[in-house]
Amino acid sequence: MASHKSREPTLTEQARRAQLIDVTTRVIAEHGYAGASLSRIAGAAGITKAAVLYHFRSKDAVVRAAYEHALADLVDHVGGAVEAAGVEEAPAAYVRSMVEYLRDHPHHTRVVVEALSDDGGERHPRERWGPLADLMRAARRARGLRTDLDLRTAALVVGGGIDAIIAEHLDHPDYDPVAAAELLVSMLHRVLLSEHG
Amino acid sequence: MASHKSREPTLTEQARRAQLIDVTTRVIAEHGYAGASLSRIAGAAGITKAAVLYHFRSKDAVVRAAYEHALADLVDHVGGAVEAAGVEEAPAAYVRSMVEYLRDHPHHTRVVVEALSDDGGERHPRERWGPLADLMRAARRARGLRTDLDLRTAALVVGGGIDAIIAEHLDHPDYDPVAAAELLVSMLHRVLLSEHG
DNA sequence: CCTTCTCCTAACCGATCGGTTAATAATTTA
DNA sequence: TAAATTATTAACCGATCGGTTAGGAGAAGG
Repeated sequence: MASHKSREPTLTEQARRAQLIDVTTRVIAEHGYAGASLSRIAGAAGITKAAVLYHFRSKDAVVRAAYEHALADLVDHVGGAVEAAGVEEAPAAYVRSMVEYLRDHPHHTRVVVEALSDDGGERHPRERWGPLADLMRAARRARGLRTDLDLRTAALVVGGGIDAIIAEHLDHPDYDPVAAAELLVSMLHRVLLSEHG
Repeated sequence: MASHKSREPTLTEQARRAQLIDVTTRVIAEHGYAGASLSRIAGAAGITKAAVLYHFRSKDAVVRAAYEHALADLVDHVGGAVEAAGVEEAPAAYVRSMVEYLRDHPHHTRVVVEALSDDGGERHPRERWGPLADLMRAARRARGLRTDLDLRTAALVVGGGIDAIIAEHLDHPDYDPVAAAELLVSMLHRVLLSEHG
């Protein structure tokens, strides 16, 4: 058997898994989650279904691996940008870096967003914009402003704006998502600086 | 044959179609577009697949009918609210009425949003928030403000906020979408009144 | 009563789905 | 080189998909 016995993974094993994650990401980007069948993934990789299932124990495992790979990349990028920015500018950095990342990695985009929306159906409904809300709360605190404003909703709205900008960019490639993100950031700052919270 | 020959529809014909549109809406709300199979729809309606296809020429036609029914309802509601409001308040009325409608018709919600996102794949990518952008432009004009602001993006962000609020309400039923809409409206107003456009 | 038309079911169709199995290339390892 | 292990294929499995077909209830109307 393959990596079943907790053996160290072979070279070809690693290569195949990486390749399969890559082609699966592309297939999902092109045909959506629903259109990402096992045979389509196998065909795109130039092997048979059985070979795919030799390296992953189920189709779902392949898709999940592709999703986690893309998500890890995104989290890494956004996380880096947020850390590099000061506390007060962290929310803006979050918005900008996320939009930039998804503009630069159109493949990853669909995997991530469809995984978060379709979600398989029974996943834990993680607070998707919770981290952004936390950054916003910290930024307001650093500015000496009250934090009893409804930041959950504010983060939700900003997050929805990010999604919308990305979606627009996806089917209108000439639409500039970074320029749009700047407008969103300006709206974000107005919320962030408002006194009436 | 059935209503093939442009005959006036029978009573049972009308009733069945209405029932099928209704159960299809519910099935989609419960299982999503992907899970809305012909046999599931038929089963939920208490008849066989063939009977469904007797009243609709394809599964796609049933789904489309359900979608158009829900959309017409929503457009009617939002359109009425927008007309009732003055030009300057129309954008806010748009936001409020849409959130209210989707809160009050949770079934319709998923049909509409999934149809707009999944979209079947080849539909004309209609400007989803174009009408809102128009309302915002008119509101600014009525206030004597410049309209060269990027209202496409502004409407996009507000629209994304609406989606996000609805989505949050869908899997956290105790989250109050109308209160959230008020925060969104206040953000909208700040954009609407800003001079720097 | 007998025909006609509406409405529906049971059975079937080919295609595709995710996944399994047995046999066999290909590559390491002894 | 021979044995063992890794990697892959072709064929098959049962389930489900959307859709078709032949026929039979059941009411409507002559």
